[in-house]
Amino acid sequence: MNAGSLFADLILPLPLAGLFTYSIPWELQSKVAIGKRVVVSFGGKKIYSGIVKNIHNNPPEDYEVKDIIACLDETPIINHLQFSFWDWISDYYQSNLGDVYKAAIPAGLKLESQTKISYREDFTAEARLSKTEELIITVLKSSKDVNIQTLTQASGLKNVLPQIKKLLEKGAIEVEERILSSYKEKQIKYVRLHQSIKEDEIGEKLNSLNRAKKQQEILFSFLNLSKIGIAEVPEKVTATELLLNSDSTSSILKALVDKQILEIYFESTDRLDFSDAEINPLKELNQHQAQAIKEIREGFESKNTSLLHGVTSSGKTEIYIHLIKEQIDQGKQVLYLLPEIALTTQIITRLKHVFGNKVGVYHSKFNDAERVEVYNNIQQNNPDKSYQVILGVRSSIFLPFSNLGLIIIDEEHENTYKQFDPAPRYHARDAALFLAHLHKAKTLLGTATPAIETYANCKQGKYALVELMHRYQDIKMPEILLADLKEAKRKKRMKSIFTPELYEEINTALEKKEQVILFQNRRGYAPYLECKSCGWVPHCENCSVSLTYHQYNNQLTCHYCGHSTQPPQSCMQCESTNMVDKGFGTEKIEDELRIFFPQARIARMDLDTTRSKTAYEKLIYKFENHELDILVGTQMVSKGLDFDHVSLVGILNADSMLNFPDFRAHERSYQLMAQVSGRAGRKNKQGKVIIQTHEPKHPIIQSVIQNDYVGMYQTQMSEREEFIYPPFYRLINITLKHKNNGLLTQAANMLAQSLRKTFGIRVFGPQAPVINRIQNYYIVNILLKIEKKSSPAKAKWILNREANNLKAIERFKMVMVQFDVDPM
DNA sequence: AGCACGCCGACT
DNA sequence: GTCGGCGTGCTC
Repeated sequence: MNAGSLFADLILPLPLAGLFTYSIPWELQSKVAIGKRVVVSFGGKKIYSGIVKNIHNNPPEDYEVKDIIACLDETPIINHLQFSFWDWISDYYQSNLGDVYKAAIPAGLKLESQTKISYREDFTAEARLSKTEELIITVLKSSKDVNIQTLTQASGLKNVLPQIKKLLEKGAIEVEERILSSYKEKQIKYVRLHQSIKEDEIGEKLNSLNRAKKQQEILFSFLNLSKIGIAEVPEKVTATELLLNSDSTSSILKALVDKQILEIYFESTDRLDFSDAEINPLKELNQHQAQAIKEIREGFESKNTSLLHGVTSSGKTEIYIHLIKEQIDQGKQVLYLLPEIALTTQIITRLKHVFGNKVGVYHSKFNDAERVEVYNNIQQNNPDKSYQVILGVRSSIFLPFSNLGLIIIDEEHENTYKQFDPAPRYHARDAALFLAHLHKAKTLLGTATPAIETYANCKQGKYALVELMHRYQDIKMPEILLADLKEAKRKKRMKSIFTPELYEEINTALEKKEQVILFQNRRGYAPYLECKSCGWVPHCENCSVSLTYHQYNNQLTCHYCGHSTQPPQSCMQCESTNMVDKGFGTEKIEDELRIFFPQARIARMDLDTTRSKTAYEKLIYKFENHELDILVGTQMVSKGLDFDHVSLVGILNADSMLNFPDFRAHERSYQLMAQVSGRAGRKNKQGKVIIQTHEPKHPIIQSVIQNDYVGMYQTQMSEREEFIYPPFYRLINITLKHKNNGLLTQAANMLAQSLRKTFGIRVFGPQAPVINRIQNYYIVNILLKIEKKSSPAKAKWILNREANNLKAIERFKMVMVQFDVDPM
């Protein structure tokens, strides 16, 4: 290292462009290094942990540098591959490095200070304090560890900051910035014999407890559990298992501790389970799977990416497992991406059977401490303890891999891989392809219904294509039948929301003790309420959407901002009390089912019923164990779950998906219907699918019936080409937001005009989206379609220039402009 | 994102 | 006159 002043450029966890330079004080020069976290103060008083991106000796000229306060890490927590990856994400998706940092690192590793306020005992008032000041003092005197938020709450004041400032000047209070490390190692409470007791004294001690039966029992259990005197090395006994085993309480245990017979000690532990799962050999592949794996390997010889296009239930997971095994044997890491947590449950069990504790899981329902532990585990890259396979969702692409050999992206077509809010708006599938490139690893995409873009890449020879068209154990593809809603309604044969066809089939299935899955792409009870006299519909007061009626809590809820209100007793416009619900969601289906099939055991699976960590697993478990007859759900039921006893799948309304105003609506409908149909079918019997629709002749529905992916692909491709959409063109969506709609329109028109100078007819809009106001901000979109072969970097450069020009105009300064590259 | 500063209307 | 609203600008 050079003599003289050293400076470090930091990434701070803030939505700000650029890096921030700090000086490295002499005593930290040996510790601070690229990839480590350092503590700095930023702005007035706030303290953050930044990541050192680079170190240099060019003193900044335009401002005064601050010192780095401390260095947090012994070894870097970000490796050079991650830095390259972050740079790529930031550049490609046009987001700040700070935003990438925020998305990439678990919160427990991002320290942020909190202001602690306390009353000064030695304070004597020179002048009278105002009422609000007195109020604050009272709150401070009555509690300790007060921060701004708790003070605001306790005092009921809107803005406490000016008051704090005044009290600070008067010397009545003091404030302190304290950094909170949210992550703590988990401590486990163990029990052992008190140090003073020798093994041969135990019998004596037991006798001494003759008059304290409960205590004696605990000691007995302890001796049993610890195997003292029997085993060479006694077993560790946790307090929890001891109490459970002896059926007693902690107060009885405490009595023994007080008598100095037992003692309590703590050991920190990983929250993660390293217990040895039973390791089973690989299952042998059937001939179709074996052929597929052979083709995948051949594909990888010449290409870095392969698509495994395998019909539902074709046994793709088993193929993945074989490929993972090969990588682990070579000492490489594997990342196995899934679109959502929901799917991990079934697959984690299968992976653990083969790879035991080499498998790690990472998803958003983990608490923060668990996420920190997974992160650290991979970062340490310890051959005995570190995970070799990570099963994770979107955000696991940011884990500190050092040696990836293979990335598997299961259900590759799923749009949950695209992050929308907050920035960075990355697509995990596309980002993973770059990640693989950085690691010189291979990528395997797997799905029964490839994204049009992905299939097009195969057809162009960029990816290898492997087809697996046989279902596992030769289960037949389900028989798909249509039920014409129009006709049933005209003939008045509908039973509520069920066509006679669907109704009959549900009945038959129930009689045969078979299971049914019903799918509706809409949660809640009814999409909206409507006044029968005047047509008034309740809307969200912050957003421009109608409110969805939820019956379970009798609330009208906005699915955009979460705002909830009581449904109005009468129409707010004409005061009629004749409010009716329109359309139907999963909740209403569940209700109707209970009326028509009172004997059936019914459950609903959607966002509302699976909020807790285990709710989803419990539902799946119940359904698998045949404790349920009918499962009603949203897209959740379409995703990769394999059940053995489902003979019937019903799609209640195919039209709502097909008519969605988006260029991907048809592709998406095909994928949903094909995926949910795939849930039907069992070992010895062909499954049945009933699609209720007003348009039985719709080409997408016809493709679903004929299981004709390629036909659907070709139609879509010609439409995409004609209407200039991906994969022929690259999309960038520009969103402008402002509270004043008029100003917003002016700004958007101006930006669109200036973009047209360069991009001409490739600029579409500005157009207000269907929902043109969210949380009091009006929204407009401008869509840019760029030719695939032109340089995206140059387009983005021009885009930024024009956006900056717009912001340079005084009255448009406050207009928010954000980009979404490859929007979904 | 926070947070400070400064300007303005509307209350004791 | 002060309190609290919000628009604006800055942070190495």
